[in-house]
Amino acid sequence: MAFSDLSTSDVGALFERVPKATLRAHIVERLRHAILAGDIPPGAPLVETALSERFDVSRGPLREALRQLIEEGLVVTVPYTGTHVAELSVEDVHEIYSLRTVLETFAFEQVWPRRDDRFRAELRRRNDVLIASIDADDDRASILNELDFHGLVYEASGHKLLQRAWHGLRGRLQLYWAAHHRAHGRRGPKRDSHDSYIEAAFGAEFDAMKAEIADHMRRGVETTEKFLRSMPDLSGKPKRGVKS
Amino acid sequence: MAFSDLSTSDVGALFERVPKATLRAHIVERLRHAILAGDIPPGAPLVETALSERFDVSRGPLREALRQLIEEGLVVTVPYTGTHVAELSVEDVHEIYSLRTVLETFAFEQVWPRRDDRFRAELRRRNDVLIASIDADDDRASILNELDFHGLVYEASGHKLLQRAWHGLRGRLQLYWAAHHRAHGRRGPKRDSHDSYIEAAFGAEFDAMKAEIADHMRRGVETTEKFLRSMPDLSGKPKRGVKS
DNA sequence: TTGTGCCAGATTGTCAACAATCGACGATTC
DNA sequence: GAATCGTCGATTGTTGACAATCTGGCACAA
Repeated sequence: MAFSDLSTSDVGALFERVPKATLRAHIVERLRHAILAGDIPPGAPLVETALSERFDVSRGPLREALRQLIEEGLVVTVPYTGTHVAELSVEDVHEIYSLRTVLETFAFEQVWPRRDDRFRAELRRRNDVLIASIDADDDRASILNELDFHGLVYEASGHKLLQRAWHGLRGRLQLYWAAHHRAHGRRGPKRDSHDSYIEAAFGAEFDAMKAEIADHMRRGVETTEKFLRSMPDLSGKPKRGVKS
Repeated sequence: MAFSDLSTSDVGALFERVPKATLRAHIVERLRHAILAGDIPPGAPLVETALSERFDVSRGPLREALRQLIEEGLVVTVPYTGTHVAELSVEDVHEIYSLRTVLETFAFEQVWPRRDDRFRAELRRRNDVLIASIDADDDRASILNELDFHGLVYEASGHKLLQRAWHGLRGRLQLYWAAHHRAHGRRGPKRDSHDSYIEAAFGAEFDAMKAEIADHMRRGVETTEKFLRSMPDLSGKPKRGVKS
């Protein structure tokens, strides 16, 4: 990028096919980030005119971006009435974690027979990165790093459909954690929360890994459930008449 | 619906909130049906102007409908270049079936402890419906009935996220079967293909059910693989310059 | 007071015109 | 003859204006 103006033709194109970004794609990213970072809380209205002004685009691309986020489950809409950021119920969280248990186990099942040392090393590395962000008290980074840690298994599985499914779950998880973070100030994953997880990954018994995944999810859903019950309304209602 | 014109106010609205359908929603349905029925084969170009004329809408709603189908995995697009119906590779089919094995097992795991007699009866009923359409030599109905049969487990699980995941898999499966049907004339699911499946569902051992699901999928991926290899190009290329 | 109907504002849905980009074809040059 | 460059048609991306619909509140009557 830094040397793209050295010549008329795009030098970068020599190395990789990179289609010019569309406004829509840009909006999807920015809007998704705004939602997942908690800038626009669950339940908050997403008025098209307001957003198109905020992002300085017309409503066309914006609406298409919204469609995409709707399909990702981050946004819900009612025809002719309104659009708002999705809210998470206790049942939703249960569903996320139960499905995640199944998918993550399956992902490990794909990786396991390969006894991939590079994978394990990277797992350790990402945990170190996570710990570093915890030590630095950077909650937002901690959330992303936690997700990246678990995301590795899905990447390593090489299973595109599985990765897609993880993407859907990941977004919803992030949605919840952002709310948690906003409410508590600190999300508070323990420094050692992945110790046994990694230990199992380096072990020889797949059943142990399987049990560890289930246990990790159980812990996750526990904290989550407690938090959600203590905070019946974490949404940004009312749905209408707010200028964002 | 039959009595909606008996009075000025919509009588149906008394019982259920039913927002007026939008053009976009209509297009999504029609386009999805056209693709899944094989009217527009995998790889065929989806030119916006042609489609907007065919469905008699402007490009706005049409594009939004396309976004949705893209997110469902039925359509792929390259910015400024073109859009076409997704194609299925052998790897894709493997991924579909492997993930489906996991999800369907999980779905059964949810239903199993309830020992739900209504569920089992319905399972039998849907199999009868499937057999009827096979006997009637109605291939298109057979495909839908086969999917409906398996869909019951996901519905019965009551797991919304799981149902969503099944929806994604279902579309891709249908995409393949439509191609299969178009190429072979007959898809040919056996009349008795679900006998052991149902037997296991009525049995007491969950492990037997689990094994049966895996076996069912193994048979599916086998047929599928053989077919795809025998037919390296089932797409409707070229991607550009065709009026559909 | 309670219920009912209507009205106005807000919001999303739809459209048609215009701009940006891409891919292929052919002219041109060495 | 091969490679390169420019041009042109096709296609998608973007915009602003207009239409359809919903929600909430207010006037009015029982």
